[in-house]
Amino acid sequence: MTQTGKANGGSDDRPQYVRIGDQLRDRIARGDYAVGALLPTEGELCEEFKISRHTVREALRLLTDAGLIQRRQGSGSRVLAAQPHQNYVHAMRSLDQLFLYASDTRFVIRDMSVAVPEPTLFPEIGGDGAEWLIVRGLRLERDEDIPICDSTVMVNAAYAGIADVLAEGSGAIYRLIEDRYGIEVLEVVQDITVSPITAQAAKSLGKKKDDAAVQVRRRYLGTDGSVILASVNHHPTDRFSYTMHLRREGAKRSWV
Amino acid sequence: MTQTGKANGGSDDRPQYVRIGDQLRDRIARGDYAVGALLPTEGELCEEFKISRHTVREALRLLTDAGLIQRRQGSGSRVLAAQPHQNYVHAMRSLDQLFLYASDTRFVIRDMSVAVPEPTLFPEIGGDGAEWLIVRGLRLERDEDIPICDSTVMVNAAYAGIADVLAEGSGAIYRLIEDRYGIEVLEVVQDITVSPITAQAAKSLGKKKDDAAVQVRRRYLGTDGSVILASVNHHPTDRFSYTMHLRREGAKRSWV
DNA sequence: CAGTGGTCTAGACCACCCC
DNA sequence: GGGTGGTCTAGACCACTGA
Repeated sequence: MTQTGKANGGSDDRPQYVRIGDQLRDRIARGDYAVGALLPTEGELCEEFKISRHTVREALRLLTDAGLIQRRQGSGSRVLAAQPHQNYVHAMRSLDQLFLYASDTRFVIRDMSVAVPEPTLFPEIGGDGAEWLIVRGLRLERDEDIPICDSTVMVNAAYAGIADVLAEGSGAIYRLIEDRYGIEVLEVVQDITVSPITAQAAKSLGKKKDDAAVQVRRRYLGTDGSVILASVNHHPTDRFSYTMHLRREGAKRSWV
Repeated sequence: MTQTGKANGGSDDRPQYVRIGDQLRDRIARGDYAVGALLPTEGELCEEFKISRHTVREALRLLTDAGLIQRRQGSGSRVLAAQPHQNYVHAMRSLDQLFLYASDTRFVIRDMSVAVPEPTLFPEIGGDGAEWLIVRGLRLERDEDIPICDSTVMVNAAYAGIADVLAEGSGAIYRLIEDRYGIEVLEVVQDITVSPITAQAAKSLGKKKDDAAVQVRRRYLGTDGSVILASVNHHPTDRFSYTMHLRREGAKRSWV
């Protein structure tokens, strides 16, 4: 099955090379081009689809990136797999599950301001001199006083209007923005590293100044690629654990 | 610093778009194009380098793939970072590259035995008294002597036959098992924590006894839910970085 | 609206693989 | 040597962004 929806009744305004790529993908999945065999040459595909070589090559690039074929100068394009072997997928039903500590947390705000973020903290967003709504605080387990992490959240100024409801501090901030502004977070880029703890985080989390902390940074990207919200969280190393399930799509599992 | 060696005395037979890409990468690294700023337009780059637009676009594609810039129709190419992640990175850009990393590394075996695993190391598999093929070693970058992590791999006794090919040590072990036994890894469960470094890992990685390490544990599950292979890796904290992209399906991205 | 990147064409020469 | 994919040019039109 092709990923991209063909559900729109008839018209398909995607670029040609994407459509051609899809067709080739289907043929491979059906076995028209067997695993281990060679695809038609670029020239043959140009003829069949009546398109230029450049467009054929873009289509084949899609398959290459998906790991379905392997191309070699001089010999041709060989089919590596009938299904994208790449289909390991985060078994996350929604972005909510990014928050490992379930929804049972609350956010206590320490301070909130509109300013230009420290570029050292988040080089990807601090660079252009734009102002962001910066919120610093502590995330706690809902009914406990145990801190989960020290948190700095930077909200794109376009959505700074949510400041007034943040104090109530329940749920994920990105969700509040989605609801209020009718936009959608399309992608989240997250990275995990170990860093020296910041003075503030050490104080909040009851740690010593020289302790290490786990730093989790996230950027929430909208459909246009702009950063809606970014966050930097510092977790005490002794209470940090990140678990994820990656599963291959398409196969069935015989257990539960 | 550009990866690719310019050490060959003067002549550089790499394609133009690779050389141009390198130059642009250098400029970004030097700060000529600041993080957050826009790159020159495609047209300007065509003029400067006296090349066609297609070649410029191929060069920019390299930077995009490296995560250095973000391109958006209508607005331009923005610099995201001055350096590609210099640390060892699991970059799960296509939601699978968790596994790809193994192909650029080599595994040096320290010792190998068949025994009952320490239950403290991996409670999920050590409990029932079954024996596993246990392999301890070090994972290195392919052509470097820099260690990535100290690694303990436990192979289900049913697949212990791969022991003889492990010494060659290239690629991911789970893949060797898939090929040899005609089975498939359906799901991987992975968790990341910070733990005190083990004596052995400290020695291998050149760390002090009291240092912390990032512990990454994985279980590779087959279609029947059985554990095919499990691994525990200890990374030095200063060289560990884990990046992942989580994307909502269905929507269209207007950026790269 | 002007300017950007995204797509596409038609052609060319080259490096490489295999016969 | 004949055919493959890899690189590159010169041009065109379109979709999107932002002032």
